Amino acid sequence: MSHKALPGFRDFYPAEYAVRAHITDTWRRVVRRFGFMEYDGPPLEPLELYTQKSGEEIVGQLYNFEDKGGRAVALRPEMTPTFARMVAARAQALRKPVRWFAVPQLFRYERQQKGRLREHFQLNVDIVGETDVLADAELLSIAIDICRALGLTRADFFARVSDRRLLNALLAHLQIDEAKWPAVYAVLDKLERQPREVSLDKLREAGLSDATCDAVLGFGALQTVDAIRAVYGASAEVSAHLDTFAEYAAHLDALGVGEYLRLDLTIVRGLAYYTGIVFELFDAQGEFRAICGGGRYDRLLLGLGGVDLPALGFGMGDVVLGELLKARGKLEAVAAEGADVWLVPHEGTPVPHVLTVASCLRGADVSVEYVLNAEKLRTRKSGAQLKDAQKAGARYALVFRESHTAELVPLIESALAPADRLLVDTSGWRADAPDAAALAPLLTALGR
RNA sequence: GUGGCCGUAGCUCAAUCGGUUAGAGCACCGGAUUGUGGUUCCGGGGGUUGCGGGUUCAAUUCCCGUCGGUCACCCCA
Repeated sequence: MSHKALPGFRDFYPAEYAVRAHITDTWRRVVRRFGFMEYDGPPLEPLELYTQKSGEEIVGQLYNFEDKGGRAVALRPEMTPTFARMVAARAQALRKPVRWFAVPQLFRYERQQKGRLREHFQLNVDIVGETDVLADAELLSIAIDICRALGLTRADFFARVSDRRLLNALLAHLQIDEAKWPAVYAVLDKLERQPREVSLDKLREAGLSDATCDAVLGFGALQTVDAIRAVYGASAEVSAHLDTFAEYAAHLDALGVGEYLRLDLTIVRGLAYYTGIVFELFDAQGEFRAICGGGRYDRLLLGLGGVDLPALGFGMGDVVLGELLKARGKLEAVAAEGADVWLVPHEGTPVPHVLTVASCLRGADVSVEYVLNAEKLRTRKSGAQLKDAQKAGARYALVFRESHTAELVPLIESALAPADRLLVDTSGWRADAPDAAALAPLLTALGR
């Protein structure tokens, strides 16, 4: 084979597409429960949209090129700049808070590895125009609800949550110079993944005293509001942010997802733009990358769109999530669906009549299939045609007994069998004049 | 971009120390059988061993390059 998909890109055969649809359908279903509305933007954007805030370095990670009109363009690597532009353009007119979501396909030019391809689908959920911590709680509960709707439980995943303002207050309380914060963030972000000595060296390199280094390295062990208060409660600022966090936790409890919450000061989420509560969802066994991540970014819209509105949001990709669902056996029932009904003619059934019946059923929104070869349709034994139907995954077969009388036969377990043998007289059916009354018993049996 | 490991039917794998027409299961196609289907049986198609070069009488096997995969680093929307 000379033509394969490009590195990091996927061909979705029906079996894989069924998994993708299962995930994206669940995203949409759950997010709508929270009253969010779907939007979308162009997959191709001006390169400048991404370089103006992130700098030229980001170009190395983008799929970018010059179009025939000489414009520098890029396939979107993230949705936020597009979202910011759209919100900013109508900021005055939009009813606040804005509660929107999107399911864009995103692209990045990077060497692929586990959980990271060059293309993926990512749910983006954002709220604009609300500073209250209830909005933060609502946002996290959406992400958790999605995982639960996909069959995952507390034994499978949990949320690690931190707060940038709390962290900043802690660093200020430790009298760490603000210029050193980024370096400290970087160390915290990797606290779990790199040896303590390496973290210590990096903190010393940044110019922190030994006592301060110890304090920072101890952040990972502070996993409750009370634990932090016991050590740093003397700082009024720290104390105030802890109160906010406690309120956040109480909201999550009331929303029924409190058990998933774990305070974790090592969650940093990149080094830029987040300004408040930040979170990431992880699988409980620690095998995979973060399932999703997000938080509050109150100043981002000002920078990207020129509009000063508080905002928060998260992104959840299909790749890691899919890997986790597969590993936990949550995709076994997910498969491409066959037709609702497969028509199996009797020896005396005229082929045109089979087609007419198919047309009438399709007119009633029932998917119908049959052997797509007139000669075989007429001559192939009905037993063999039933086998064809079974192999194709059809839910029911409509097997003709005589030329114009057929019986509905369930083929798969989930297809409910009619109470009795359902015999249908199709002699009066006309493709150009559907008879609703004649179809009714059949549709009822099919669950329509 | 840097480094490690790996490339044999659609998939999972086999092929002695380098040795003759590269095999099997699943899947697919055809047929038989099963009183109208999930069973069973018979048969069939499908591989330039990723690609290119080298060593050798002989390369799936050894060497180099390249492409692809994978893992880690980097980065993380």
